[in-house]
Amino acid sequence: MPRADAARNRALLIEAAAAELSEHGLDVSIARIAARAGVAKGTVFNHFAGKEELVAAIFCEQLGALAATGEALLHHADPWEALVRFMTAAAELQVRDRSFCEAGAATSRTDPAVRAASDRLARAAEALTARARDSGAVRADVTGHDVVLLLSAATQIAAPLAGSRSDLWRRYLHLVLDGLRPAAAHDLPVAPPTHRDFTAAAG
Amino acid sequence: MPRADAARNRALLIEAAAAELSEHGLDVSIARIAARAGVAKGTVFNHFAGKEELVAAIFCEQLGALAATGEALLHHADPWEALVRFMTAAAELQVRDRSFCEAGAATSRTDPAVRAASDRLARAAEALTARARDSGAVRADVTGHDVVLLLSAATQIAAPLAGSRSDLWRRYLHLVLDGLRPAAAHDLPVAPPTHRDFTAAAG
DNA sequence: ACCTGAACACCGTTCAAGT
DNA sequence: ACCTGAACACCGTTCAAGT
Repeated sequence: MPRADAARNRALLIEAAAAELSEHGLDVSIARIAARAGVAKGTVFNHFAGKEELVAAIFCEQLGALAATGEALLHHADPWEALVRFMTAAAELQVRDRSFCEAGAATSRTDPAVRAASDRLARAAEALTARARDSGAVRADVTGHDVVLLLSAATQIAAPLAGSRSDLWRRYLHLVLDGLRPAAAHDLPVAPPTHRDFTAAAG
Repeated sequence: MPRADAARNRALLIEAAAAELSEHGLDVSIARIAARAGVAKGTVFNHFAGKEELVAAIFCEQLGALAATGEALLHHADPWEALVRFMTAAAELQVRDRSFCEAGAATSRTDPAVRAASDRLARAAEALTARARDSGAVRADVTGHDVVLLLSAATQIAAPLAGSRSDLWRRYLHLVLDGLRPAAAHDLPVAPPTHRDFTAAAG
């Protein structure tokens, strides 16, 4: 069992890291996080193997929260509206937290905790997508894995103008959503990603 | 007028930087670029104010090449096909060059050379979009500025799986293109970006 | 006028010394 | 068992000394 001060320092570090990462993104320094937590720089490496593992810990929490939002939306009456709210929640999380997008690209998929959280999110996305597809609101050739990848589309498209037009992601979320509707569906040139593709992506 | 060895070193640096950036992305070290060019580290700072300006120089060349592609496609018979080829060319450039996406986000928009190249690209995109819109192939509420922002959408959506599925961006390019068609068009919640938004985005 | 390489301030990470 | 801060190898950048 952990020593009392160690458990406290770990909690302080996670809290400080979450705050600094959301404000300044992935390139915030370890020194800054340690200072905010009130511990020495070296203490960070007593609790986490390196910066990447610390970032992964925060990233997991956010993935879990987003998955929970998706699971709750499965009980929403309108399958299309449920999917829209799920993707909106993901975009709002990314606007709120600068590091979330960056972590999704940078964090290692070999980390078991990240994989577990990703899988849970994928299951929620697949269930929401299946419901919307079966109801005819979403085109037949789109999968839950597609939706997972599309979660960061709107904010990334709008990112270059995020400084001057902070709400622009809403425009591109709706443009992407229109692409998911059956009305304009044309054949897609390559197969959807599989679970295997996600686990095999070394990065 | 520049000294002979200075002009030669500048050319060598740009060539080395372009190669290293396309292979390793923005986080390649100045030391590595200088070594590849066969000059001392300090020489880089005789020709460029810093790493950002060196990256901007490479970025400008690529923006110019893409703009030229767009201008040539204005003479294509089919307006929709011209737009598709323009967006495909942009995606292929991003797959070929790891640094291009990153530079678009990181490079300062205050640099006059970057601004000039961006404006040229924006004009080409606007002309291609107007033609496709007037022909009825593209929905009425989409602008050339939208298309500029959408140029990196497909590759960024597919980025997490680029290692295992290098052609996946084609799927999302077509999904985004389906969103641009009039058939599935629903009202977009916020106004398109303006030229002012692009110049005001401080980064 | 330009090139060079030592020097500086930073970063993430390691580790011997403490408690 | 954990915390600490000095030390290390890196990075981008500066600049005095050369030619």
